[in-house]
Amino acid sequence: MPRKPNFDRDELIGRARDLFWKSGWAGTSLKDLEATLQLKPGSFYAAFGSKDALFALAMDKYVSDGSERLKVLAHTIGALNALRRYPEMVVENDATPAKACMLSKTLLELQAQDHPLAHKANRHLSDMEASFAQLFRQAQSMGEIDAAHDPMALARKYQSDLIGLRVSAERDGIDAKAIAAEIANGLSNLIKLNSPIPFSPEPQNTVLVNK
Amino acid sequence: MPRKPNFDRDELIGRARDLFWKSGWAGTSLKDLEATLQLKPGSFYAAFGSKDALFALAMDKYVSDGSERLKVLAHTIGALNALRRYPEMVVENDATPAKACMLSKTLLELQAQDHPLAHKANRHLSDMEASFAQLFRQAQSMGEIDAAHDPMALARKYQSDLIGLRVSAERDGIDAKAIAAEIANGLSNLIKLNSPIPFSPEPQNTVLVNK
DNA sequence: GGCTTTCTTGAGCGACCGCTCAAGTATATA
DNA sequence: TATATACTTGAGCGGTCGCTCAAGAAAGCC
Repeated sequence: MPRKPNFDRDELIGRARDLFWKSGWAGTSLKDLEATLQLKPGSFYAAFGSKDALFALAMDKYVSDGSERLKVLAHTIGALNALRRYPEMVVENDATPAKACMLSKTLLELQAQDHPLAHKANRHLSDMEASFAQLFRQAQSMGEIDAAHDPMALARKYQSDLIGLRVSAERDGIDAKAIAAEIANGLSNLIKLNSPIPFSPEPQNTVLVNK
Repeated sequence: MPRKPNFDRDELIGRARDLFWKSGWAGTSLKDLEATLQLKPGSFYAAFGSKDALFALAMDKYVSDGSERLKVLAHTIGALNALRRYPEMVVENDATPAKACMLSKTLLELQAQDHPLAHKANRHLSDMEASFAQLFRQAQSMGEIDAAHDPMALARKYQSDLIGLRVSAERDGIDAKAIAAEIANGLSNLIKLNSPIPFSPEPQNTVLVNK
């Protein structure tokens, strides 16, 4: 039995993930991939089958690596602290190919074409949301968050905030850390239940309008 | 002096905006545009110069139409109410080509290539942020929002929330209205200044953990 | 070393990309 | 009606796209 491939498949998937993450699906050509992975077309197709197949592998790696990091973080500093730290970490990390989430980017780029990769991104986003919900549940069982909150609703809003943060962080000259801090701060307010304030004029409004 | 063009230029830009908004920059081919605008290549290039030039016009129209709508809304129901209604309106409107913001989509797709259209999207996003800040200032001068808040910071977070909402709204099976309602509800809490709650255990936590 | 089996190589396929331009057509002026 | 001046048309340009495949190179088995 002869020759083994002279590359580390998983490492190549990682490099492909970074390229796809940064440049998107249409923005990454086979030529780009061949250059980054140091593979000629023949080897590329023998190893991965197609551009889309590699993109799918790259997205899977993106999610599994990310989930692992979040899990470790939660185990280290606790569920609520992990949820608070995570947005700041994402924004502060300059080593990532992009600030925005690869799943969001893929969803926005390919959703209109009903592309299978968009559906895959969709499913991954739901999985992430479920992980967040699990962390909120943990935080509740630790008494860090009021049990009256619906963990699914918290997770839904948290993920939406995170997506907004990460898209905003792509912009030039925006203070993404400030947004991340506000998200983290918002979580602190969940310690005691915040009942929605009814929209009705109060005495202080009159005072404020005269300021 | 002979023939005038037999099309309404501004109406064509509107149709192009819808197509670009939905399908993105790379996802929209000249063939698609020719079919939608009912223009042969020659007429297309005579009228608009290039795909990128039309995309730029489309983005301008996207922003000016959107800003106008927000301005009218604020004039009708007041600054704070406009800020609260806007997210819900965006999500509820089924007539739009996409839920996500065209500026966000363009930014995410083209930022990595340093494409001029990405910079343009960036500038437009800053302009929108400034409009939001102006509305927050109005709401403050009306006494609807505590004057101690920084309107720029409010606008930054509001825009980030809005972007997150609109990306989330692209997903299948997500309850975007619930997120929109939470954003609106969050604005109600600005009526009186919310001082950040220090992170320290409180008596009720112990109670909650035993539930 | 001979043989088998796999990996590697790169020329190049058909399709589509954004775009050009010369020829044809319609309209306003004289 | 004759002419000038746009606008309209569509074949097709050079380039890039994702991808194929036949030929060559390298490594494990006898």
